[in-house]
Amino acid sequence: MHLNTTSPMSVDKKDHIINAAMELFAEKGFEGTSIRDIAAKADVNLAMVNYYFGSKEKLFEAMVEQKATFMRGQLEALESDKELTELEKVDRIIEAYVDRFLSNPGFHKVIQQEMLKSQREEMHQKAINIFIKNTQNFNSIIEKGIKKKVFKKVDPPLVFASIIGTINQVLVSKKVCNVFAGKDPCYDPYTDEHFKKRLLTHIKQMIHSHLLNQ
Amino acid sequence: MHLNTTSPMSVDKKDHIINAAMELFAEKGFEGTSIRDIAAKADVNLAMVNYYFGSKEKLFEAMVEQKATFMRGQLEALESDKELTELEKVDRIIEAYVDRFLSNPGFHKVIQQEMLKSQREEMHQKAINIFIKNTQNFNSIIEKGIKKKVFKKVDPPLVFASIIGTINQVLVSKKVCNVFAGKDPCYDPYTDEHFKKRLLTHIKQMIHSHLLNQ
Amino acid sequence: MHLNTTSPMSVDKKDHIINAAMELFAEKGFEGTSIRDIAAKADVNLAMVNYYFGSKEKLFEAMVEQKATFMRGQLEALESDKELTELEKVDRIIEAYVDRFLSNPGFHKVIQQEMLKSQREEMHQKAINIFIKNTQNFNSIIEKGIKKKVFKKVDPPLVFASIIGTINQVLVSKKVCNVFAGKDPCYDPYTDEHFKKRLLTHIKQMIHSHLLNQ
Amino acid sequence: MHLNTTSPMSVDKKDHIINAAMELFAEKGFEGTSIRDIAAKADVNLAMVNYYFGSKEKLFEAMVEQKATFMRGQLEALESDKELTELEKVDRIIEAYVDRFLSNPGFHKVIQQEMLKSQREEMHQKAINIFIKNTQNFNSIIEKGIKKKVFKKVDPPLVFASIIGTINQVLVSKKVCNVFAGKDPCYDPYTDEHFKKRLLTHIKQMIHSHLLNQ
DNA sequence: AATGAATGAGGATTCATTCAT
DNA sequence: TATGAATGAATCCTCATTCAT
Repeated sequence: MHLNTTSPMSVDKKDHIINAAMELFAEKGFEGTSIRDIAAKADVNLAMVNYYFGSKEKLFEAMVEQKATFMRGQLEALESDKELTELEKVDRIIEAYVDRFLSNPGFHKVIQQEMLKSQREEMHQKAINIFIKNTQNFNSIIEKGIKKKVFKKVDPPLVFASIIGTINQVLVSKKVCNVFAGKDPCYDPYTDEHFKKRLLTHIKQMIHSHLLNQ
Repeated sequence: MHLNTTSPMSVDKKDHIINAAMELFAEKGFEGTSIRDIAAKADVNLAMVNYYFGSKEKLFEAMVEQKATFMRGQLEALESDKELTELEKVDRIIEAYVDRFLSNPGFHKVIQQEMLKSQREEMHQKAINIFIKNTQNFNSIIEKGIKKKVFKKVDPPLVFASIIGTINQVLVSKKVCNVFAGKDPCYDPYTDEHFKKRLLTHIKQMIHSHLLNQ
Repeated sequence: MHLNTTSPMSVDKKDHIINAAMELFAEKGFEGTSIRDIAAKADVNLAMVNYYFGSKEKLFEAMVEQKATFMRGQLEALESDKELTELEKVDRIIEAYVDRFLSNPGFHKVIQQEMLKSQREEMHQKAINIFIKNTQNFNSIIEKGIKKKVFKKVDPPLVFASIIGTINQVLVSKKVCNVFAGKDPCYDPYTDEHFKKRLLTHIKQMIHSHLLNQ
Repeated sequence: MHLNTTSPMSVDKKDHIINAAMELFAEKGFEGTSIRDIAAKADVNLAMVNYYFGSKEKLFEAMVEQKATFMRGQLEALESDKELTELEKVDRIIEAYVDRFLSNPGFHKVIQQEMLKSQREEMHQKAINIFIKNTQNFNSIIEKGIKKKVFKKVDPPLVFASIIGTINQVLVSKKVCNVFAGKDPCYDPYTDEHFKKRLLTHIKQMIHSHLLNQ
């Protein structure tokens, strides 16, 4: 009843709670975060969380729903684009992922954590399905390139795993990044354009050498 | 006092508990796993866990300690090996990581989860430090190769992130792997030599193209 | 202030809420029923219940008040009736109770439950008082009959207990009744005239044999 | 695991908790009683209740189990007894029920309350089944008497309802009983042998007049 | 060395109620 | 008059841990 109402007032507060939750989930994991923590961080009454979302699990799902909406559709559009070469499409994909992951490091850490577990089977499956679909889109681009002899005979799903895996590995720890970027440990590399550029360059160069003949 | 006693009997039991704990941590995360779960899975008395390890957190650390011991030293040995070329060293490293990660998927999932969080600061820091050290070892090999003009001017820490990230990405979900390996969802790809070969080939080819001129 | 306003609109809604509440109280008990349940069943806003009745407890009292009003006064009138013999009066009483209890099984289940408890002392006392008064009315009729040597020397309050107790026992469970009436378990025996007749006949015969000499 | 262990120590405490729970359930109903109340009354730690019984509902079931065990089997034995006449059997049954109900008024109040509701379907059904079985035992005795022309053609299940209903009605409220026994309101009539005798006499006389020709 | 019993703290959730509009 | 939003208190239950034996 009240759960789906999006009355003008509650929207802000819902978002507010979702953002607080996301940060805590990223930091402490789903079960490591208590509703008390969330309520405290969002500075709302403890009961509000259940009032708005029904349960901690539903709050999690609402968060995924909200954050995931941002990034839907872009990849599908790319695949069928006639203007771009396969290599250009791969570059666009890399750019899109780097951009998204670095812009929402908290969210992607949460998702990564949940994918590593096998609890919350429904969520897990949902995330897996999105991932599989994305991989398939990527695969078909790569296979087209291979058929056209523009690309070498590579292993498409593993190429995709390398792209996503590299970005995820970077997300694992600010601190590691900072060591190699020569910054102090509290610095946030994800919002640093220079760091983003560096990551993009690395992935593109690596994938290009891997895909292209000669 | 009793924590460090390693009477012949208790060693087996401790290992037994550690293994049960590791599986559950991998599956459900650290806070998602209760001592009750662990005691039940290991089929020991609930109080045994605290009796042997002192606390849940210390059990976690004991697990890390035990599992990490397996893989220490190998990389250090490699770096100073005079017999091998830089490329051979890189290959050995890739082989070592693929082997370890696929042999102990549970453990690496746990570690990955913990590195994504920033709770348990001590553990986190310890894991980060190991990772930094490994990266530095790798870096110095790559840099030597660059200096010798055997390797292109790449971004060493990110190359390392790509290797580890690719393997981690594969660990994320059996299910995703099985979709692309054409296996049924319950199949365990990590123990499949054919799958391991495929992963190795992909990483080596990708890293070779990236590192080598022409 | 607003509690006693009986504006034309609200009367229907109040009744509506009371009826919903009564059904739920009968089914799940007073504390087993939440205001949310009631509001949902009556299809009114959650806050309406407190708005109209002030509290859950006052709603309960309003329900008792409303339902009890139906059956007041009848017994008092009987006692002083000069036209009827004592036996006829007893029969009228039996008829009245059977009729009321079977017509309002929900209400009487609620009352019975509340009398069994000793919470809500005020309500409890009120119900007890009504019961005592009814018993006294009945007693004085029986005692008159005994004095006139029409009735045997029985134990009046226990005779009353047997009448009410028999009917209450029948209310306890539709299912038990249906087993012995040969009906299927979902059948509602309370609205079945045949069943009512059977119950009436049993009580009258039993009480007659008990009261009458020979 | 620990739930069914009946180690020497815990038995007393379990019984202690069960007794505390029974009194409170009788007084305030199942949902009206909190685990806090029970723990406080039994003077044990709050968590003990769940430790021993697993849940509030299971505690309830354990209570029923324990208390119901006392009175099993007696009625079955009666039915097949060749030494007794049907009337004697009926008398034994009446005596047995009066004795049990007055000895365990709390328990029978709880059961009565639960039978009036239709929550906790499993419990409800279990109670109903016991009741049906008892009624059937009683029926077959009455029917034998009718066949032998010792009893009039009565309605057996309703005769049983009158016996049980009368006793239950007496249980409803000490206070009502005391008004008619001329005692003060705090007096406990259930343990008063004189009161018990009076109740027994009433029921027997009433049932005898009802069953016997002439 | 090993464990059943016990516990205090905290978990998520639901409650009746109130309040601003 | 009527209601969506909000809340503090209380619910049951599970947790990691400790202790007596």
